[in-house]
Amino acid sequence: MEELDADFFRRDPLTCSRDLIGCVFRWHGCEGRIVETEAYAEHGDEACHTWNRPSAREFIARHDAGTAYVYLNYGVHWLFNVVVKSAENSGFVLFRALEPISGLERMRERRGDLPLHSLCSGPGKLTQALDIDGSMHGNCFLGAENTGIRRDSAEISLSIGPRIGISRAADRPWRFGAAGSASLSRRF
DNA sequence: ATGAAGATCCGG
DNA sequence: CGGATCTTCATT
Repeated sequence: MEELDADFFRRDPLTCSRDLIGCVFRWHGCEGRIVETEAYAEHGDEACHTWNRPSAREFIARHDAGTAYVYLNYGVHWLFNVVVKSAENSGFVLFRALEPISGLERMRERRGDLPLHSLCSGPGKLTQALDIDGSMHGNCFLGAENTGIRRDSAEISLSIGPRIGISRAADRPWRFGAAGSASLSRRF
């Protein structure tokens, strides 16, 4: 199927987040279908890091669309985002959940001997399962030998709802998911 | 220097 | 429901 390139991420954060649902993310021998994402907008979004972090604005300015933005949350969990850049609005897509497809053994080595749908059903869980950490921050991972994202023909019906775990701008329906997937971080 | 808040997860 | 544990930023 079709491999995503940087142009895919040269659209607004909502469009990118929505269109990623159903795509397949591959990372060093592991693959998972993207079943949950959230959009964060550089401008006008109080929940986005750019709202109160100069370093986040700087990061967008200095990196191309499609670059990985990885940071540690609560001093515990790495969260994986992709930079989005467009004329309307730039920002990030947060990867919140995957449905594991291959590399399950490696995921279980890192996550423990868990059921399939518990391996990547949350933003911190999926980075642990794939062994993603801060060393990937700033990487262009699209279309590489061991990493990338491809479209897939699987039919997905979309769920949309408010973002999770934030206090500001919590009402915006900027969370996207594959309806009914057992690998969601939470039900819609 | 110091403190507070934060896009989470797990166990009790 | 609370604690773990660290980065970023603002304030002293």
